[in-house]
Amino acid sequence: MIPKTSGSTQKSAVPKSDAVYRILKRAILEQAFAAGAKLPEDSIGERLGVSRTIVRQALARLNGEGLIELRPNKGACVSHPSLEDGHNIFAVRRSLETLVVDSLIGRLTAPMIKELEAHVDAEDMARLNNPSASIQLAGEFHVLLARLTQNAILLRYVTELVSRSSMILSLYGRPHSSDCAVSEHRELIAALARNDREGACKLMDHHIEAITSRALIKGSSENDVSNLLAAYAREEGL
Amino acid sequence: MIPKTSGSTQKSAVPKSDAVYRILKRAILEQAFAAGAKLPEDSIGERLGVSRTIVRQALARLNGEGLIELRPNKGACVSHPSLEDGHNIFAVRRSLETLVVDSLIGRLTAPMIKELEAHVDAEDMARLNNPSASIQLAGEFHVLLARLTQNAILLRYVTELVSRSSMILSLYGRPHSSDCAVSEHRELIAALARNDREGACKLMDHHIEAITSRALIKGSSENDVSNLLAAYAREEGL
DNA sequence: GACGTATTTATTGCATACAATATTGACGAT
DNA sequence: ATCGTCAATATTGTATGCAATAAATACGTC
Repeated sequence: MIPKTSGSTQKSAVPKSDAVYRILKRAILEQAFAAGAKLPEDSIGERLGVSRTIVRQALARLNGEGLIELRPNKGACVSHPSLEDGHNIFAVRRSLETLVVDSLIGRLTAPMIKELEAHVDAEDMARLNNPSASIQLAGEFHVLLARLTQNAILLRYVTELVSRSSMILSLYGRPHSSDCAVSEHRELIAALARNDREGACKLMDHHIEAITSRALIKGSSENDVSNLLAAYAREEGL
Repeated sequence: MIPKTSGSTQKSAVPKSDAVYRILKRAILEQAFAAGAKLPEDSIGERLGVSRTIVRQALARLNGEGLIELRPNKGACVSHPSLEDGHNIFAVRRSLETLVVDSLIGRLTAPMIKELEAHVDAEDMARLNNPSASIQLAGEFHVLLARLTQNAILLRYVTELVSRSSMILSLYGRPHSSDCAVSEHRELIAALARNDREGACKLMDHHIEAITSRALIKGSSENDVSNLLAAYAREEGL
């Protein structure tokens, strides 16, 4: 009566669209698709061996999370967030991640702290070896913090915001912009560990500010034109 | 060349699933369905004259917004948030709505203030005449504030949180709990109008606190049992 | 040769049909 | 009579087919 814990071809207890969703999400966040790229249902479905129905569901979900845009009768394309979107996203992050820290004060157990430190160690490790994994891990640190709050909706929002932040960074951030985050993460853990609410909140606040300014200093000139056009075009439905 | 602004049978430029989504959302928020009620695709589709495909899309979206729960192979049912969910939701609201107020300081034009005052007048009007519309309007005041920030993602989150708050209130709030909100709304507008950042933030903070405590004082005894069971059941996947 | 229009092609919107899973009810054994 | 098992029913998961809309191409006119 033990449920088959099969090997590779596990009978999925979860809908296929979840798998497609995850694949597409990873592909978008790793910039396998350029911003603005079209995402036709049938080519994706054909490639992944599922029907358009499934792809459609995955696309609808990605649309809900702001990773793609879905215009009626025109199909889906990878989001091309504007600089203004970037500022908005980071403003909300700042607010919510301060709440994360605030919620965590006085509730962090020793194993939780160990988990956080292990994660930052991994970030440190990847910093030199694997730069692309590095930015991924830096984002996941924030998601991990949010998870530790045990606040489901806070976790969902932070996760979504971190994803979208990474799109912003890839569009407007300067290269190597996430390197220096590791030390800030360590300081934050230290403040949390000593239940220093004021300090931890301030650190998080400055940390997000730092990420924001690293990313959005000015309208990194090359993208600015296309982005400006995109903004006008969107208003006209083009 | 004027696009047909037809009467009732307007050629919908928007997908049908949007209409179904809105209908179901309203029905849920107005408590036409009890919390936990099953939402079978067939019967809904049949009733609304659309196929299951459409209903499915609407349900997926509602699931993404936390208004329903969608368990694989088991179908959808109206969410039955726990008291803990309630506290989590209000905690996030408090954080984000403070950001709303903070973003609005120094950016409110005269027409905006007029719009806010008109809204609160409507709240006042409905307070005695139409109690059910009253709670609806009270929520929409917060959505309106969020919209005025021009921060799209902030608006989305606040909208979602207000919806979910209304579910929480209907489950755990005492009757007439939203009556006293109107005066608080007026004070808030006044503080915003005089660009009093400190005062406005504090007012919003206390306002959300007030809503929270009106709603969640304790596990309003009658629902407590069913809710407790629901919490355990959910852990077991039932 | 350039522009506007018609036709063709591609892609999305929707509904239906079939397969897989869960739920319900009936039946028989203890 | 109660429990467990099996069949019947209902509901969800997925794929496919047709209709509607948008995009691309070809054509004719100026």
